[in-house]
Amino acid sequence: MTQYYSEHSQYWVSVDCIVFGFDNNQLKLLIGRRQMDPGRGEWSLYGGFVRVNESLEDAANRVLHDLTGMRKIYMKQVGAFGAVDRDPGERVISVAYCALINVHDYDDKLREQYGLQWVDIDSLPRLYSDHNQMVKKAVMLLRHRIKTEPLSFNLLPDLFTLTQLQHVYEAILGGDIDKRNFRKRIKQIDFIEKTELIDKVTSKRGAALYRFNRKMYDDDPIFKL
Amino acid sequence: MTQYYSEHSQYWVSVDCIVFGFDNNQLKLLIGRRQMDPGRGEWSLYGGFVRVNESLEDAANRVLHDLTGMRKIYMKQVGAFGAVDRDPGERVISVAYCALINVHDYDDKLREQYGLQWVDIDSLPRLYSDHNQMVKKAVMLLRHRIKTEPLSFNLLPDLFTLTQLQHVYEAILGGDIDKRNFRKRIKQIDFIEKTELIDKVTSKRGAALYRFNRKMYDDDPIFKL
DNA sequence: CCAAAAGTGTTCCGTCTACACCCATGG
DNA sequence: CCATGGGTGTAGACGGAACACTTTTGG
Repeated sequence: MTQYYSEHSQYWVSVDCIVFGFDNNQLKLLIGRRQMDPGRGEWSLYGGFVRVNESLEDAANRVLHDLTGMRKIYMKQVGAFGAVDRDPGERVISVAYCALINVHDYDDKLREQYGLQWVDIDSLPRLYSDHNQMVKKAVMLLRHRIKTEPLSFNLLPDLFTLTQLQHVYEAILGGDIDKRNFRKRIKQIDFIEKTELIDKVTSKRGAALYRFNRKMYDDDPIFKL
Repeated sequence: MTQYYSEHSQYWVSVDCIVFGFDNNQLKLLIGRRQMDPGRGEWSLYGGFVRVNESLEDAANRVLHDLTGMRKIYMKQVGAFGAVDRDPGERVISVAYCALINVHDYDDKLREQYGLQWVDIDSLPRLYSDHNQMVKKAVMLLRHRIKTEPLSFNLLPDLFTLTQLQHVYEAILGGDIDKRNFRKRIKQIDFIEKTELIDKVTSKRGAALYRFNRKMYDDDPIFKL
């Protein structure tokens, strides 16, 4: 076991999941009350320790799957956090992962079972340990990436209206976007396909439903909003 | 010691330093032959294990200081690497850090003492473990950041000519930049100050030396190349 | 019939790009 | 005197930003 590096110290390594959702035209974060010591009862990201046969990504995927029952969630590493006293109990090095899910694909029963809540990103409470820092970094990353990667679709249903899509960008980037300019740009992107379907839920007139064609994007993965 | 998390496994955690330099109009990477098992003799980044009283940043700074004798080196986390079998010897989770230094501030004796070499970024050999991946990610990060942060000055002496500065951008971004357009943009940036000094080394006519005014930048930290 | 959201083009302005010649000097 | 790198301006193309009215229909 300790054939090579035995003179060095070992540490616990955890993953923490920053799960973003979009609802009510707002960017939301999934947090819960911490169920173990130390810090029991504090608001916290959901995380878990890395197991022996798991990579960091595996661990993050496991935690996300446990929480949501969902697979193939969009996920990206935010970074490693390793201040000596970041965890009030022990020395733990944590790797933060950011995930984007569609709130309506997520079983609300499961959410309640874990005691989790969707909280508006602009009114986060103080979180356990350095989790606020992790979230801050994740939001900054998200703001950068959303301009050059087709991330927004992960936060929406398969079929969405252009107004919904615009609201995602407005929520993440902050500030209003001109409707005509936005739609003009979207029209030039051929992997955002208009369908024949019409959404009659959110408007009386009805709005065309669009779809993200991932195959088409993968063929020519260029995106600029 | 194991009051809270004792049922979970612990791992070695290391930092690996991706040290970039600029010389001969080329972006260079500092690598050496690995001096320990496993992998003895393979080309490798320089790294070290995280100690008990060190944060990840502390560890990276220590390793960099040991190598170069320099302090306050520009450094940024690249990410955590945690595939189960990434290290051929044991399970080690490594956090990669990218550093930018001025090659000519770096004592060549110290470099040789550690058996390190500057290698052109476009002709890297195969490196130990997942170090090539780390470098690839670091280069991508660098290419992005150099457009929005004043990083290039870390690779140059305090006083530099505009031609040198342009060569840094060309080396990192790949491809040629129009001299007149480049200089036009630089003139608009007030924290890049022209000095009265003239460099007569690289040209017969002599070129004006410029300086990065960090205070001025910090007052108004906006940068766009 | 009216409130509410969908849908649609044009003009203007600023930014980026392409491009070529003279200058100063050391050897 | 010539080879070498330093230094300078303009015109045209392009892309982003501002901007207001008509349409449809459920209630």
